[in-house]
Amino acid sequence: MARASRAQMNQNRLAIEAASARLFREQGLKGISVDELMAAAGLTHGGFYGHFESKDALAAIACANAFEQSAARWRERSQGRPDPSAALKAIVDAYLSLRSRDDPGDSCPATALAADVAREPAGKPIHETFTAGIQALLGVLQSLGEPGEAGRQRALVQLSTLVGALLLARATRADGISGDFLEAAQAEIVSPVKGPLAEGGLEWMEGAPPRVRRRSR
Amino acid sequence: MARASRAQMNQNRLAIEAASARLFREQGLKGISVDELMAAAGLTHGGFYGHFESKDALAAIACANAFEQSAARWRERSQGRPDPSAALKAIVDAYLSLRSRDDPGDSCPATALAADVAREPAGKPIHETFTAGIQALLGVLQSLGEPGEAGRQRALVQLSTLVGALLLARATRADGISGDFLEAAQAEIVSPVKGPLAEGGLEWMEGAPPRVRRRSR
DNA sequence: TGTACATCAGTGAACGCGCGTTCACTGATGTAC
DNA sequence: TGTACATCAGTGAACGCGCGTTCACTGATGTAC
Repeated sequence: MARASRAQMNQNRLAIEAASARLFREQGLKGISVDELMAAAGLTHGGFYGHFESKDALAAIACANAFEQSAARWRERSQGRPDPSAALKAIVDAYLSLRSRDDPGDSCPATALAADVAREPAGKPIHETFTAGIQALLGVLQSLGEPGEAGRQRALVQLSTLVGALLLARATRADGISGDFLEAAQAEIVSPVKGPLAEGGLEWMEGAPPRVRRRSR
Repeated sequence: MARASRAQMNQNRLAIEAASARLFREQGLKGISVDELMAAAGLTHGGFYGHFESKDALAAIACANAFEQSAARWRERSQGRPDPSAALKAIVDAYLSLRSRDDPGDSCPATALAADVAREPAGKPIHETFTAGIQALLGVLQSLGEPGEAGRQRALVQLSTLVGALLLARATRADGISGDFLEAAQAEIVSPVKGPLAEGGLEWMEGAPPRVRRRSR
């Protein structure tokens, strides 16, 4: 095989990006090699540097692509729902599903890559794309909640709970408690619970369905 | 240097365990080498296998030690508090502090190791110690909440939120949003919020201080 | 449209390096007498 | 208590292997005429 056509080259680059978006999430930034990424795209390792400046640069691109895909899915899921509450439920149900737990390569990069990104030295290109991706997901959550600072804080907590529950469910997959993390977080985000006698509170937005109150404290 | 005394050998083993408990959390299971771990304990790499069966076996031990230390700290912090609510606040304040965010090597292994553990192949020894550690932390949280299944679910959500917020704060450290994750999660766990007009709900346990309600929905 | 040829995408060997693990060796420790 | 010696904790070289990156080379692609 010698020189590929421009169309083929473009297709190859996209194949490398697609493979890396999946494999970095599955195996971690340090868990997959350039050689394996290229092989997953049907190529040999030597051609890598014709497409990307470095493995770090590809990691940043893969991270951005994964976040774009995730945010787009969130928006898709929330479209056509009767109200923001149903939209939030659709997102959360998918996020905290067994399917999501067991397929990190096709799931949220916030959960899959956060620990790796946290350990990357300052200045690595992935930091910017990761933070931008987080902002994008927060934006979707915020658009489904009340406006203003209160809505922003709620979104920050919701994303924290989503990420923590999915991550802990993955890390305890051999144990029954794994599913408990998913279920508890799902119930909490979809129907936040304050106390057994907190009967209501006004719904801040019309069309929001009644929520079940189930917890005390 | 030739043969060390038994006391010295024991001290060396403890030094390796202490260094690994810190360095695995800081750098990840794949981010630190046997050579580096031994050097951190003041030894050379060759003697490693006189102390441990494999790097994986040490990782499991280090994980267990880190969880024991964390759970003990949670119990210490909660002791001598006027009520469970104040105890929970003490734990959460420390957990979601900037100090905790910036010193993963001395912080919670649930957050520091979850992603690594999730990627370890089934059957690796760290899975058992990780899950046991999670159960221990949940036990402490549960002891500070209402009894029964409701209390267990609350603890699962609290731990998810703690882990998610700390992890996201670390992964976005270069950005201002990092501290926002810590603050939002702290406020939520210490004073869970349901709606603007949910004026109360009975405190399920006497001595719990009034909580500020700040959010609508 | 056909032809000659410069371009360059992809290949595979090679670079220096670090990994987890093994092992022959050293010499102070611990013990049998 | 003193001595002779077997034990074994730690050392450092070495094992085979994989890493990210570089580079001379190949030959189909794309283009100038």
